[in-house]
Amino acid sequence: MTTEHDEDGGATTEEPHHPSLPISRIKRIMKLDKDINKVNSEAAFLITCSTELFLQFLAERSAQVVLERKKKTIKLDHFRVAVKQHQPTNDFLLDCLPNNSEVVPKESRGSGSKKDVGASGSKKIEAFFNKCS
Amino acid sequence: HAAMVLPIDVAEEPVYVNAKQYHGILRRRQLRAKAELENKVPKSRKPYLHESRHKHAMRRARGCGGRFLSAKKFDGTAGKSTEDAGTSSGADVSNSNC
Amino acid sequence: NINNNENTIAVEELENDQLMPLANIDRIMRQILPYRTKVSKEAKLTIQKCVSEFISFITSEAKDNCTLEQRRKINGDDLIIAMRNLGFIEYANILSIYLIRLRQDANEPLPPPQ
DNA sequence: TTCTTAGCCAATCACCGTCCTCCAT
DNA sequence: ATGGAGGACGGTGATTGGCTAAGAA
Repeated sequence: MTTEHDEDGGATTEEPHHPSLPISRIKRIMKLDKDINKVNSEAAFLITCSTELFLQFLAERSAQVVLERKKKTIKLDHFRVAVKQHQPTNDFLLDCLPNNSEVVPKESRGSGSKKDVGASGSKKIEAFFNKCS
Repeated sequence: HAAMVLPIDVAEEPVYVNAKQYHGILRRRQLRAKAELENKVPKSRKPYLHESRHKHAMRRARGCGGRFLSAKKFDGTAGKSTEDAGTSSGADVSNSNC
Repeated sequence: NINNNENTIAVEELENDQLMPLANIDRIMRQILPYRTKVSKEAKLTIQKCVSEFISFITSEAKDNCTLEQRRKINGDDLIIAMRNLGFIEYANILSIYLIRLRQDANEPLPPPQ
């Protein structure tokens, strides 16, 4: 259900390979948070690995969506749909993925879409916050 | 396993999120809000990151398809006038010669 | 406006350090994507930001477990626990394997030739 | 159909990894 | 003692744009 995220049928991920992402920059991103004091080299390595896994996951799911749509180019909307299908990913990316384009010239108003089901364990938040970037 | 509702998300409607992530999401929002107050949030993206690399790309030799070309293959400063016919990177865009 | 140009320029320079290189992201995704599947520029840039958010989000949660155990240094276990707590169980499992292998290799620094 | 755009190529140079010292744990 | 932050250094791959096929519309 929520966490499906297959790795492919065989055995791939086992041996720590050399990361394709720069560890130093990931560490720098971690330390943007001033509450973060020290980071283990293990931790830096593992976060780098998980970031790669995360990217692979996004690619895989986006590929599914773009396939269903019979398109060959992954557009932002395809990516959004892909993210929506995996709750843990969708939740923490809420502020990075506004529902659609930011400015809607149309004066569409209230009667709208309600499609997101309350999953079997969700919390409600109310406030007014800025989105990512 | 409890449903949690985030403060009004980006539009108006309350949004339900995984209870496990609830606090983390709120904390991240706080962090981003603070970063915004400190003017640490980039708002627009530059067309390119580095002036030096931009200049480099602009002065590089290009094939007729606009692709970057191997520098020495197309060295125009040689005394020999007749350029070698066999610049044998077989894949030109569609026309073999430009 | 309160901001002058110097602050704005400083922010733009910082933006580079807060994101992973696009070429790396592109390469990793293309290894997964089917042949001849393309990715739009807009999608790439968005994914790039989402990656940074992922890192910050996980790290923030890892810090919780760190504080809980009265430590100031984030280690591998903190990250794995954070993954579990946030619902990324698959990542946690894989990272556990990595961590084990990592510590095994640490005890065996010199396997090599001869 | 028309129009938008992502991939393609490889040389420089900013940055990553590795080494070192110093100090907090 | 251990091991991570900070800095200096050398090697190297990310950055980069013009043209056009590919594909969105």
